[in-house]
Amino acid sequence: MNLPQTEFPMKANLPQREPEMLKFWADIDLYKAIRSVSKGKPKFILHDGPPYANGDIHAGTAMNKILKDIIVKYKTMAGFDSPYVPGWDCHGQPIEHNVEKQLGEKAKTISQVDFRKLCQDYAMRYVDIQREQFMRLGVSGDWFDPYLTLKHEYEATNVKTFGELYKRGLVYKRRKPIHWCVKDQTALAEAEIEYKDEVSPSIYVKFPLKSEFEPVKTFDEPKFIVIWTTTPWTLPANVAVAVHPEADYVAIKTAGEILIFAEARLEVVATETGIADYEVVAKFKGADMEFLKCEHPLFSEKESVVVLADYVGLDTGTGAVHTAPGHGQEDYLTGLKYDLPAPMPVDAAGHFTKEAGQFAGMYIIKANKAIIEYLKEKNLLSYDTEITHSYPCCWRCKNPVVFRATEQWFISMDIDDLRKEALKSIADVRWIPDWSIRRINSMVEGRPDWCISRQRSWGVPIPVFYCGDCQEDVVTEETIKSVVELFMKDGADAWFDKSAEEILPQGYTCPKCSGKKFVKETDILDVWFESGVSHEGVLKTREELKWPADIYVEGSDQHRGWFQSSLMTSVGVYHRAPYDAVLTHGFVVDKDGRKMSKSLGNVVNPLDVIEKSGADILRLWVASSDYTVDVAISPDILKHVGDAYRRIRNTFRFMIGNLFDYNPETDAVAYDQFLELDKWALHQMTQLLKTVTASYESYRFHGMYHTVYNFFTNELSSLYLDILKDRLYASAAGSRERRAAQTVLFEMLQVFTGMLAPVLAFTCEEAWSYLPEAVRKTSSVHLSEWPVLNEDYLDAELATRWDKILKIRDEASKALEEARNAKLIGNSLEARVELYVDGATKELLEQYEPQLAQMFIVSSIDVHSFDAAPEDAFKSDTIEALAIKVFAARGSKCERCWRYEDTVGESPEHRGLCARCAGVLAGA
RNA sequence: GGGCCUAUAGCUCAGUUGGUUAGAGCGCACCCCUGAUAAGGGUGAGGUGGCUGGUUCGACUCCAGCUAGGCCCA
Repeated sequence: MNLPQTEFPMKANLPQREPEMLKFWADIDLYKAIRSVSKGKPKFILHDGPPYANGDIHAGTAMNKILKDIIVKYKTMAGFDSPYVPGWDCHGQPIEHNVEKQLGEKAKTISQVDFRKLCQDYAMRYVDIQREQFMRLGVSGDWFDPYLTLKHEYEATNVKTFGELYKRGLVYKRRKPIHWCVKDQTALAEAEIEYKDEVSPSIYVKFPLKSEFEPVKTFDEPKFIVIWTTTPWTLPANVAVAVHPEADYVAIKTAGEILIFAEARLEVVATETGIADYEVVAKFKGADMEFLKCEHPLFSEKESVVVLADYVGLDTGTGAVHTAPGHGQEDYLTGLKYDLPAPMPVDAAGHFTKEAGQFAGMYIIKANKAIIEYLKEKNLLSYDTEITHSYPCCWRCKNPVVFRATEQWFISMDIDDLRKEALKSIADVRWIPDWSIRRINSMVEGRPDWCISRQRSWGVPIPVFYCGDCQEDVVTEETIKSVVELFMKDGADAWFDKSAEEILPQGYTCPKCSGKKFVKETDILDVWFESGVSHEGVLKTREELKWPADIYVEGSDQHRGWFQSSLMTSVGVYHRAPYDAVLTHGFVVDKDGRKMSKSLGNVVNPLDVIEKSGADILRLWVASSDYTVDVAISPDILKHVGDAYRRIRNTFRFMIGNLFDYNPETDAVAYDQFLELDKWALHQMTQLLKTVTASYESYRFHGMYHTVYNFFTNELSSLYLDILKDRLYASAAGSRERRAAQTVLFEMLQVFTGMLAPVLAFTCEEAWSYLPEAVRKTSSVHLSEWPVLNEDYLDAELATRWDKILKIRDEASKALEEARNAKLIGNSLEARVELYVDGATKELLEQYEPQLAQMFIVSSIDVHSFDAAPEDAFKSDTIEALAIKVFAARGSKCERCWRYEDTVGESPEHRGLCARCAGVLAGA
């Protein structure tokens, strides 16, 4: 008997084995080895989007990197030189924030340069941590020479690109409101804001209507539009009153005046302002009021215009919203739409400036009272109380935060048609899945100008100088060049270290006024700008890469993020997208489709999965899921993946075990010497390889997974391999039929380890190492080439014939099951089967009659006419004119092959054996 | 509130341009085997196709609304 023998363990023990494999890859320097065998092949560049260097990886980042790795590994095997240079986003507010928290009180006294050093240490610490975690996933790449946004050359790239965009005229400066803490006198990011309950004034203010307004023109009484606000101190900056275009508004007549506000607020406003007697004298739409002019309630010489805005709500207030573009995000956007000024009468410390007239010098919160008093005096205040509401506060000092317009840098979307050009470039990119293009299109169409400045320390400075004399911005090719050179050499730190004169070329003078003194810009660039120039800083910079990239692969949130920032910087400078294709994936969610969160208790940590089950389980999970939508993960789902993994692993093990005595160089059997079933198997395998290759090519990995897995289950385990057992175990070791089976198994093992290597990176490597060394052309499966599709294995005619026979086999299984339930047989070898068929089917079966028993794994099969079928025979539901009758097998059980044979006992030397087995032993 | 997307058996997925009893594998149940053995084989039971309307001779497939969920805005 030739039973399988192998050291390939059934139990994967991936948590222990994978690290050994990683060590092996490190020992042979797999990444470099791949580069050297790929040299000269066409390039396929997947450009990595840089994760943020903060915290551990999570299921989302793990999935992202695994997807990328599957693509890169596939492309590499498929004949491309596909270097993968991972990157990290190292600057930005979260790191700065964390460092600041760690510093505590010391944060206030530390120098900017020292602070930046701490931020760098922080970022590098997490680069190290994440690098190790990503590598542990089996992702191969240039891990020890990644791109980092904090590297000198990379920092210089930002300056270079900024210079190009500036030169094209796309960069400009404008006021925009940002969160501002007047106590700490600093800008705050969204994440630095905490919401607390605060008590604020709640007032209705009457804006005297100056324009003639048709619906109320017959009335002589003074007319007012009534607004509601909880921040009286923002009134000095008022320039408009916003109303909802579709909402109904009313004019009411009361006590010698006409008041205008939303109909829906009539009762509440009347009650709160104590108006008992009134009459609705007119009704109209908000849209009717557009462009009406009001007198500014505080400064009678100024005007406030009525504008339309969809965000105006009717649940609170009056349906008429006080609008100060300098003090609010929505107000700001409305201001842009109507081209309104954005006065900012509040200084950095929260005091009114001269612009605020009689309130100049007052601290804004205290000014509330003065403003209310003033309004009362002018009889423009109709309600005055207090309200407790949730209000944004500074994370550091806990004081209320204000919106305050400050000068910011922008990239214009419409100067020189950047937006149009971007939209045109989008059309030239392949977006996967195809709805992705709709999303990016609508976002680019609708996005406002890109605000690229931040009032921060940890980042790349905006390379602008201001002339000390004429105050003009100075950005020229010369200044850009000097900053680029400086950053290349000393990094962006030098900006904070050196004076403007030290940075600029010696004797540099202002192009406008020839001034010699300069001041540096203190703002830094938005980190999205930084990552957005990676195509320049990485693709164009590194020799092994190319520009544009073949593909970018990120989560769908990057339509607003990296896909777009990369597009804009690329279109802005090179007039085309930096990628030929963009593939997006969904987010990782729990089994119910909910986002993972601590409070829901549904977080799956990839590091735990690796530790418990192994990275290949995670990789298989990624491959099994349809990433175009959100991807679910849960302990239960991972358990199912684990089950599937074991099936694949055991199939490998079975193949390996049965090849223990097979030497491909001497034992291989030629195709024409194969049994027909072997040819059928190779045909099926070849078809599978076609399908699988097509799936990889179209990035449909889950389709690939299901196809392969079904093949393992249906074609292999339950069919081909099951039938093969008799041949492998009982035939003479060197017999043609056994060697033929081994030849097929060997071929299959190579094909399957190859086609699954991009996914099961560790397990396929492990299985690969069990191939006979003589045929292993490469030390690692990841150095091998994509399995060759052998057209000679295709035989459609033979496949059709055998598919018919195998369908009958399925029916026989049902008949056997009935016999088993009737206790007639146990093992199918205990059965003798009679098939009753007609016509072409009969001819077919008769042609193969001697082989059928082996194919059906029973002891014997006879074919008869359908007419001869006994009454109680099994009748097929699916195949016409097919009846099957199962009997207990004749003869005795062969001790060796377990088949029931009349010939058992015939051989005097081997009393317990059938003729075949006796013959095998006699020959041995 | 807006844009894009998703909703088919317990799980992961298929379902060609609307057309006969909606498929696969896993899991589950039961059975067999004990020479892939913490394996392997067989049979079988599981679906109001998120919900509600509409178009149509006919819809899982088209349309509208709703619900739940995701990403991004506001």
